[in-house]
Amino acid sequence: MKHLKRWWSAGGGLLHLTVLLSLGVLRVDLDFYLLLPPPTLLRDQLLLLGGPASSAYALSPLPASGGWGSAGQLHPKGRELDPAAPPEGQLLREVRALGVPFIPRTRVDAWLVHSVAAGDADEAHGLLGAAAASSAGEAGASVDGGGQAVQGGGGDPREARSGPLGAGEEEKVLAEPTAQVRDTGGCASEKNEVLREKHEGVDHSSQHEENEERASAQKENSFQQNNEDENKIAEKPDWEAEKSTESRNEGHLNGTDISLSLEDLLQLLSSQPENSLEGISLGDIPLPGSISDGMNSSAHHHVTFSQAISQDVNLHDAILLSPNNTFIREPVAKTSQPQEPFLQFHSHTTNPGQTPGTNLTGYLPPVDNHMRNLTSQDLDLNIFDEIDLMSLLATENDLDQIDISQLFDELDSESGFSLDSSHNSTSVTKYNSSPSVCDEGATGYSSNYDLGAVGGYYQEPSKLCHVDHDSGFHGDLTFQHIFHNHTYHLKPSAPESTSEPFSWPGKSQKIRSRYLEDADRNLSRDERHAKALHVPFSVDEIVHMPVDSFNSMLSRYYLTDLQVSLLRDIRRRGKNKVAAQNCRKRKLDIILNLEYDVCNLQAKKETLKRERAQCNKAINIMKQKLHDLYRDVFSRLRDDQGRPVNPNLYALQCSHDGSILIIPKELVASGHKKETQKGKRKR
DNA sequence: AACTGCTGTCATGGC
DNA sequence: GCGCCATGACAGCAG
Repeated sequence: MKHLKRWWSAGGGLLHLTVLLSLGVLRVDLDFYLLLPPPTLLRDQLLLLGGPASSAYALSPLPASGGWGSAGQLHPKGRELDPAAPPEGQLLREVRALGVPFIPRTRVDAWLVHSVAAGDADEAHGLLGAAAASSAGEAGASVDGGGQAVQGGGGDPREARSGPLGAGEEEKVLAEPTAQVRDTGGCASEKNEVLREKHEGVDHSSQHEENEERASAQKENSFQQNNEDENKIAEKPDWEAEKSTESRNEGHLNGTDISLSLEDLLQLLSSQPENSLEGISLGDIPLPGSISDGMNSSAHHHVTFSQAISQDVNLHDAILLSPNNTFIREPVAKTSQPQEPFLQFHSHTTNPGQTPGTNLTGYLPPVDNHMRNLTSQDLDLNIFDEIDLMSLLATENDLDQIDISQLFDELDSESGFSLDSSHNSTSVTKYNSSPSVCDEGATGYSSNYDLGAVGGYYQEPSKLCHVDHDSGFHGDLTFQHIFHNHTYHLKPSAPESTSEPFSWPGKSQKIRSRYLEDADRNLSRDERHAKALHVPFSVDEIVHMPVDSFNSMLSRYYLTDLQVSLLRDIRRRGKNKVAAQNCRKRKLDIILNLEYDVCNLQAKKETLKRERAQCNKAINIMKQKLHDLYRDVFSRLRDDQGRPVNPNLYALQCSHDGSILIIPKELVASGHKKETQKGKRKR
């Protein structure tokens, strides 16, 4: 329990939002104080607190070197001040004039967490008390012009809250926080006392703010880096900063040695009567905490645990909008989070009839948390969303029903309708026949139309047909089946789904009839005939079964002549059909091959033509060369008198020994005649 | 309406 | 003689 108190005090010291909300004037988010916001957020919050009613609060002067952000200061009304002004310039003066409590909470947060994490709760306690005392004292210095330090800062938070501290003692407090707790945490000013009686919760919060201020001032140096990080966070978007702070808080919680479970805390809170938290914080908790501290501590966890709900995220905006509805912290307004949700959200915290634990939504299960944090608008929206969802689901259900109906239609239609309705329903597993089977005109056991066992799908006879084409036709089994039920359904595994799977409602009936018409239309002539004559075999069976089995079937069945003739015709036509298909296929293949051959031959012909042309060209060239050579030789020849030889009268002739003779053409001609005659004689 | 392609069927012949 | 197969011819259908 002590641990719990310390934890409450330490964690709650960071928070004061509930008190502010109880006033109904300043609407500050719980989460805002719980997190580690950037200095700009603190500044904003300070400005918010600087509203009309803030002057009635206990004052918490700004530290000499407070954790202000160096960015441009904001006017309480949201006006941008001169960025060149010193950080503690005009704004601080205005704040002081308004008596606004300033809480460098980020440092407090960090310090508290650090202290608790290090197991030095006492230190945190003392620092809190010192901070409260110093804050109160400085408040007194600011408003009342000075006062005594609060005695026993860790004892009575209310005293520490309002206890004035001399301005000159502030630095001392900062230097020796633990000692200053006892020294400075003392009496409060009368004004603050009156204010405390008037707004007790606010006083607690103010005290807490003072505590935080002092603590932050105490840990200023040690958390300089931390503050810089916070400044970085302030420069980030809000969601990013919150993310960072959230992670920090989570880390803080993880760093603490708090063994209290959430359930225990909830039980503790719920067990307390109305406003019993004040009793806890004021009486039982030895640490300089307050009611709001405890509540805020819960809110701290609320932030930590419920930020995942995302409702708290945008509450910052609502908070900043709430005081005068004139200040907007975020440069980018989040319109998705109106102001009313904020009010709704905090309304339960101000409800006197509500237990303190009710606002500890962070300890509730996420769903409940979410619901609790939902505003009326959110609830309305959620309700509408739910209604829409329900309607959507209903629509989907309708669609599903339609789809299912259609599916049943298709399945049932695909399964076919037997002329006999006494099928068993185990054939549903055979519904996997594809419509292409019907398109093929083939029918079978698993065919689309189980019309008296007419039709089939011969692609997988071993599966779909009981006829074993290799070993013969199992007519006995077929007969047994037929004779037993007096039907021609021979396939127990066939889609014997003629029995209605369900009643056909209006549209489905039409669909079914239309599908049946299409099915009949897709039947071949033989199939229709077989169906009409109740032939107990499928066309595929009849066609493809071995002739011996077929003859055996004809002999064993008690078939009429018409049926036998039909079976033979079916078989003949079926085989002829297949033969015609093969023939056409072959013919087509032959045609294609012939075309291919023609193409090849044409290509070859073209090649030969080209070669012939080349050869002729070469021959002509050679002839021309020979002619030129001949002319050249004769141009150089001379007779005995030195005259040129006439090429028209003489010709050159090569002898067998390689010598070349000049012979008159007459002799050459006679010689050719003699050779030809010799050749003819030899032949 | 004619044309074309596909398919089923018949007739015929060969094996 | 029967069955199967191949093939030409014809008709119906669809594009």
